[in-house]
Amino acid sequence: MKLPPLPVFFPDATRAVVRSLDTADIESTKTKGILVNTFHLYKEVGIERIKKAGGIKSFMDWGGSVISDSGGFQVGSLVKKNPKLGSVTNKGVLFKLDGRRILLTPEKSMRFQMNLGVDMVVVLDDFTDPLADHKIAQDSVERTILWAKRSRVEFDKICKEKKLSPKDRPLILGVVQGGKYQDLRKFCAEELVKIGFDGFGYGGWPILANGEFDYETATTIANSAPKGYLLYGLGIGKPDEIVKMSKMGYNIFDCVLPTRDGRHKRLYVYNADSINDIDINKDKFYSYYVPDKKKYTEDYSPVSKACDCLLCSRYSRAYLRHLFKTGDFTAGRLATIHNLRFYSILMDKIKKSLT
RNA sequence: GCUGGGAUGGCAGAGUGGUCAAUUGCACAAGACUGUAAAUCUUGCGUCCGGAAGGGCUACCUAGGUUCGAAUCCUAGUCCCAGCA
Repeated sequence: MKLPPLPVFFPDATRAVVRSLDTADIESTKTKGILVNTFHLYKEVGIERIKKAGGIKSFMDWGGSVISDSGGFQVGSLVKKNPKLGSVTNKGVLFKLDGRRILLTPEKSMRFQMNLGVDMVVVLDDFTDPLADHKIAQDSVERTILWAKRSRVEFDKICKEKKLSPKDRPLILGVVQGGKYQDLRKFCAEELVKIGFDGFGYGGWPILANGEFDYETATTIANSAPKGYLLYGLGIGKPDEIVKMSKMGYNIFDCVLPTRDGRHKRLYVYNADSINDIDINKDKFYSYYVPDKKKYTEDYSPVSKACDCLLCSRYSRAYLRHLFKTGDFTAGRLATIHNLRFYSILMDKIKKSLT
C-alpha cells in the first residue's frame, strides 16, 4: 500500500483511534492515512493483541495508509518536560508512567512497528529540548544518529526474518534533531542520509521562543535532502504552515491540531464561498470559527460554505453550538470531521497548485 | 390561618459581627493548543480611575435600629417555601 499520492496529511490516531471518530467517520473526511504511536500502543494494548487482530489496519478496519511514530516525541513531551516521568540513556528511554516502568530502545521500537503492519516506520530519536544549549542539543543529535544506525540494522534484520522484499517492506524514515542550531540540523541530516533511509523528518519542536514557526530550520533540513527523498514535517502544522512547507518540498505531514482544535471548539473555515473558490495562496485563506458563542445561538447557517463535510452539509451553527453547550460527544465528533475535511481539501488544493 | 424555614452578584449556592466586592459551580467574555498524559488549560467577570500596584463609589429583599464596625445581631414590613389546619 505504502503512501498515497503526495503531499499528504495524516491526522493522529495515537491510540489507534482518531479521537472521537470511528473509522467510517475518518473515511468520510477523505483522509488518506493516519499516524499511530508506538509508545501508547505498546503501553496500552501490546503487540500480541494487535497481532491477533491481524495487524493495526485490521484491528481498526482501516483500509488507508498508516504511519507509526516511534515514541521519540514522548522523549520530549513526557521525559524531558518532566524528568520524574523517565530518563534517557544511550540504551534507550525509560518511561516511568502510571506506576509502570517501560524501557523503549531503538530496536524494540522498530520491532514493534514492524509487527503493526504499517506503511512507514519512524526511527526512535532523541528529542532535542527546545531550551537546550548547543552542547546539550549536540548530545541529542549524536544519540539520534546512534539510534538511527541501530534502528536501520534492526529494520534490515527484521525484513530478512520476515522475508520482505525491498518492494514489500515498509518505508523507513529518519528524524532530524538539533533544535534551533542550523549546523547541528545540517550535520544530523547528512549523517542520516549516509545511513540510508527513504526520507527524514523535521523533528523536535518547530516553534521558536517568540511563538513563530521555525522556517529557517525547515529550510536547512529541506536543503539537506537528496532528490526524491521523503520530507516529513513531524507534528506539523497549521494550514498556512503546511502550504509553505509544501512549497519547500515537504510532502508528508501529521498533526494533532485539527482533531484537538475540533474538540476544543476551534473550527477552520476557508475564506471562500465554495470549495472551488478556495485560494490557498491568498494571505489569509482561512479563519477560525469558535462555535461556543452566544451570538451563534440562532445562526442557522452552516459553519462553512466551502465545505462538504457531514457537519456543513447537514447541520447549522446553531445546532453545533447547542451540541457543545449540551456537552454531547457528538459536538466534538462533528467538529473533528469538519476540521479533517478542511485538511483533506487543503492537501487537494496544494497538490493542484504544485502541478 | 397557625408553626417553622428562607430572601446574597445573570442563575444556582457558600458565608452568619471585622481578614467580604463577598468561596464555588454554571452562564458570559477573551486567549492558548503543532510526531496527543489535552472533549483540556489560562485569564476576566458590580462599577469608576490606573499599565500595574492600588484607590474611589455603590452593594447581600425594604425601612429603621444596636455597634468603633453589619451580608452577618435586633424591630417592623414585603415576598417565597414546607408542614399542619
